[in-house]
Amino acid sequence: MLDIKFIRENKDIVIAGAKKKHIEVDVERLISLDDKRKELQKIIDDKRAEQNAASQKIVSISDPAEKQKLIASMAEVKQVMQTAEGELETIMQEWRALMVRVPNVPDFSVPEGESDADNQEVKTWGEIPTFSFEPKSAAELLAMHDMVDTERGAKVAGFRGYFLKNDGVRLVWALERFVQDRFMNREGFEPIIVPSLVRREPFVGTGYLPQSEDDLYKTQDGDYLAGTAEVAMMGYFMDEILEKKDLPLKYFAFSPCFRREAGSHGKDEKGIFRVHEFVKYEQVILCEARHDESVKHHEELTENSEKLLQELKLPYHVVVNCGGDIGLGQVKKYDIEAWMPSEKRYRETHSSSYFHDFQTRRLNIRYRDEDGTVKFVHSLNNTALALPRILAHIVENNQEADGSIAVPEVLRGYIGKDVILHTQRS
RNA sequence: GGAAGGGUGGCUGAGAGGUCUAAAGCAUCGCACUUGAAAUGCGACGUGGGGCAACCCACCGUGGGUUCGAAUCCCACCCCUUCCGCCA
Repeated sequence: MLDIKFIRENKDIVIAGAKKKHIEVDVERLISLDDKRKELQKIIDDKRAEQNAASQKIVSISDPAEKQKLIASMAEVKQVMQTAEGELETIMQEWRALMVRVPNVPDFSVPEGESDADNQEVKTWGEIPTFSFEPKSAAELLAMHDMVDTERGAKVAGFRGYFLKNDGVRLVWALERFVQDRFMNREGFEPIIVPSLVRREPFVGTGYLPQSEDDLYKTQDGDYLAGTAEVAMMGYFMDEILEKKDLPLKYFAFSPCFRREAGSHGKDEKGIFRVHEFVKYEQVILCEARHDESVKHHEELTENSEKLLQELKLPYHVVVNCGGDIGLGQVKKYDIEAWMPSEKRYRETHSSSYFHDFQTRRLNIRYRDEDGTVKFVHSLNNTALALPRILAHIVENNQEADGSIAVPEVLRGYIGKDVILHTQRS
């Protein structure tokens, strides 16, 4: 959520920002509602002041007749106030509905565009592998090695269900220990395991609700299953005032993740690339409210993930997402996408965003500055590692002509072998 | 799921229709005393909104209600704690 004052003072910037993100919201309407809001609030404040003054007086009047007279006159004040309050409530309903739909203003460096097709490549790393044979898809390779069973997955868990098996599990567990080792103690990140079953407020606070209800699983108790640890991690500090000396706060957060993938039928139907249920290690940073701090940490978060891909020797590129492909709250977003040989294109492994105070304003997470003023902190997040998705990139990029898969060097110590042989099964 | 007890400022906690503009203590900050620190004394000390300002308004879990007036009474809900039940 943006500050209404900011919206009023920077109307044109806000409108242009919404347009860049391809989000429809009537900012003019919001401002005229806000004018009305201020007007009614003034009336109510004045009447209440009158009432407060009379209240004091009533106590001190000893003559019963005079006292009754004043009390009776206050009944009229009450009437006026109730009418104004009723009007205000009506206006506020629409005001609030509009406020939560006003998007954060994207950074100047965010390119124009409608969809992920318009994202701009800002960096590439690694050499795209060449094969003397037609590379198999991850789905084929994983099935071939009995690393994943999607047929029984569907039987048991429904569409996009899966069982991970054998070397599929070994690789996932190796990757978990690999990423844990990289983040534990080394980069100033505090490890934390967060809930996936989360109440509504943190979803609204992080900007997932109210507009993405369809993307979330909901329980009969009114809770939701989070699609990322970001939701609970940000909720952790809801309604708190932090100390500046404690900033930046950096977290290496783990959680199971659940996504309905509504509207993505037909996409990535095979394999384990797009599933309803997975696990993810997520980086979250809360820092002081300065643009340059946010930018600095955003680059840091992105680099952290790049290093992992470099160690895994997966060729990747970084794209800066265009206006139409970033969410309501984000100022800027990089997607990191690793090469997928069977598709001859890069596919997303990481998503790195910063929000300024968009999330923390909704969540009411603040800190006290040196001069004693209270400010909303800035928030950022990026994937550390999402599993099992990256298995797809690993098996495809490391496949041999006979279907064997070379284990990335950094994982060999964890998994205890150098290669997953096609012939190993009888 | 059953029963009981609770939710008040950064923390502890008083407060039971009007003087609550929320006691007191702790913590924090400033000053004094001190070689320095501790201790002590004095003072400051919540958040948000409106106003050039004096000042005004709101906020005691949330939302309604009663009343001229609600932290206080009524209703609903949310959350927490303890015990029982269930359970990895």
